[in-house]
Parts: sequence; structure tokens; C-alpha cells
Amino acid sequence: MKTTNQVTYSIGNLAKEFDITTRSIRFYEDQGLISPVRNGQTRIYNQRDRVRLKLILRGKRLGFSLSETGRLFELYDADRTSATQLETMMVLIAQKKADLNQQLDDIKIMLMELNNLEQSCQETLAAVEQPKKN
Amino acid sequence: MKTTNQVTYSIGNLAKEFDITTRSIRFYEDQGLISPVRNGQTRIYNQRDRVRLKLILRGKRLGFSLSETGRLFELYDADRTSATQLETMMVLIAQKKADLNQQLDDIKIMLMELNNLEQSCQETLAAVEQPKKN
DNA sequence: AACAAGCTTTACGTTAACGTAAACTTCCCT
DNA sequence: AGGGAAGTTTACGTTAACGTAAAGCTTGTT
Repeated sequence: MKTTNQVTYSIGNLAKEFDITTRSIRFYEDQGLISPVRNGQTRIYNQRDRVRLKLILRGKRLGFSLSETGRLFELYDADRTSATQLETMMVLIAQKKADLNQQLDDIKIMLMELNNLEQSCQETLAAVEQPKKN
Repeated sequence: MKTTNQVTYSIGNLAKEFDITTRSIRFYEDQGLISPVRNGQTRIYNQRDRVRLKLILRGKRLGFSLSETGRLFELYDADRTSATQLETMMVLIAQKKADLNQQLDDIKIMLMELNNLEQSCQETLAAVEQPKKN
């Protein structure tokens, strides 16, 4: 049997934890990315919601739009019985992977360039700061 | 002496090469990221402009805003004589590096997850497509 | 000369992802 | 009972990064 942790969160909890506003969290719900249950009017978030929030924020750091992240959620939740469904899924996955690999390359290049710049700065700084030693 | 390649481009050239609209290129200029010279009314782009365009697009793939990319350009072009200037530069560089390293981690995690998902798809696909072989 | 292709400026429109304000309920505290 | 803290809905505002006309130059081609 599943040990379904009965851990829940309020919207304020999550907002504080992830350092975002409650407005954002409600907006993500509005866009269909999260579906907290209600206790009367009040939203109650569970582990799954929390994980999704984390994924949304990771997506944002990678420049994903909310709808892109939504598509990824659909992939994970999708009906995995139809063969054609599975195939289109694999196409989408391949596409995302290609994007990410491109980003990986971009980042590596940029990090190299920043390192070069940094080193150049350090050198001229060293040359400027200690001219007395000559 | 520098062999300054006298290679130039029209706005249409660059738009085609990078698969963007001329509108975008003019917009980047408007934001101060490129400064082509003029032949009468017409914009003439040189190698430096082209490189900048490439950097802008790489920045976009990494989720950088245009003003962030602009800041990076400033860093590269900055006056590298003042010590305090150099130090604030190094702070900014360190910040960017931290961001990029975070992105690097995010990407690696996401790629792993996508690979898992892909593999799971392949397995169920294989199980569904070839049930005759039993 | 006329016309198309490619360039220009000006300017209003659009989308995503929230920010912000107003007005209301619910619960807890003293 | 009165207030404050945290939650709610509704709705208009905002910013970035262009899209999309509209109207006009310029240059080569027919």
C-alpha cells in the first residue's frame, strides 16, 4: 500500500517557502498547472501540488513558458496505453531534449566567456592594485 | 595591423541568416544593443553587429532579457582602468556565473527526468507493439 | 515611365505573467 | 465584541518583446 503522506500546505506556506507571491500561485492554478482541493473557500495544497510548484519554478529558470511546463505535466500524466499517443509523446520528448542540449551548449560557452572576462579583470586589477612592489 | 574585414550586411541579410524579423533587429537597436552605421537612411551592419546579434539570440535562448544582455555588453566594453569599476564588474560576473551554474543543474536534472520518461515510453511501446512474439 | 523589392519611420495592437487595489469572509485572540 | 491575520474573488494596470499595418523613399528592371 502507498504511504500517502497527509501533509498539506496553505497558500501562504508555499509562497513563503518558494519566495513567490500568492498571486503567482493562484495564477498558476488559473492556468491549469495546479489543482489544490478546497476546504470551504480555502485552498489546500498537498505534496503533489508542492512538487508541481517546484517544477514550475525550475521551468521558469530555464525560460519555459507556463504553457510549456503545462505540456510537460500532460506528458507525465498522459494516458500511456495508445501506441500513437506514445509515439507523439516521444517526439515531444525528443524535441525538449534537443532544446535543453542546445541550452547546455549555450551555457557552457557563456560560462567560458565569463571566466575569461573574470580572469582578465583579475589580472588588470592585480596590476593596478600593487604597483608599489616594483 | 588589424585586418578589418570590410564585410557588411543589410538588415534583410541578417534577418534571413538568423531567422528573425527585421522588426526585431530594429528593436534591438532601439534598446541600444546594436548600433549600425547608416548609408543615407539605410542601416549597414558590420561583423561586430553580427556578433552582437548572435549573442543576443544566445542570451534569449538562455532566458536573458534584452536589458540583461545589454548589461553584459557593457561589461565587455567597460572602462577597465578604475579599480572600483573592476570590482563591481567582478561581482556582476560572479552573479551571472552563479545563475548559469544553477541553470546548468536544472538542465541536467530535467534531462535525466526526460530520459527516464523516454525510456518508460519505449518500454511500454515495445510491450504493446510486439505481443505476437510471445 | 512604371513597378516591384527592399529599405525607412511612426504608431497602435498583442501576449504572458504577474502587480496592485478594493471589497469581502473566516478564524483566532484578548 | 472588536480587531488583526490570512484567506478569497474581481478586475484593472503594467512590462517586455515584439507583430502588424500604413505611408513613404530609393534603386534596379522592364
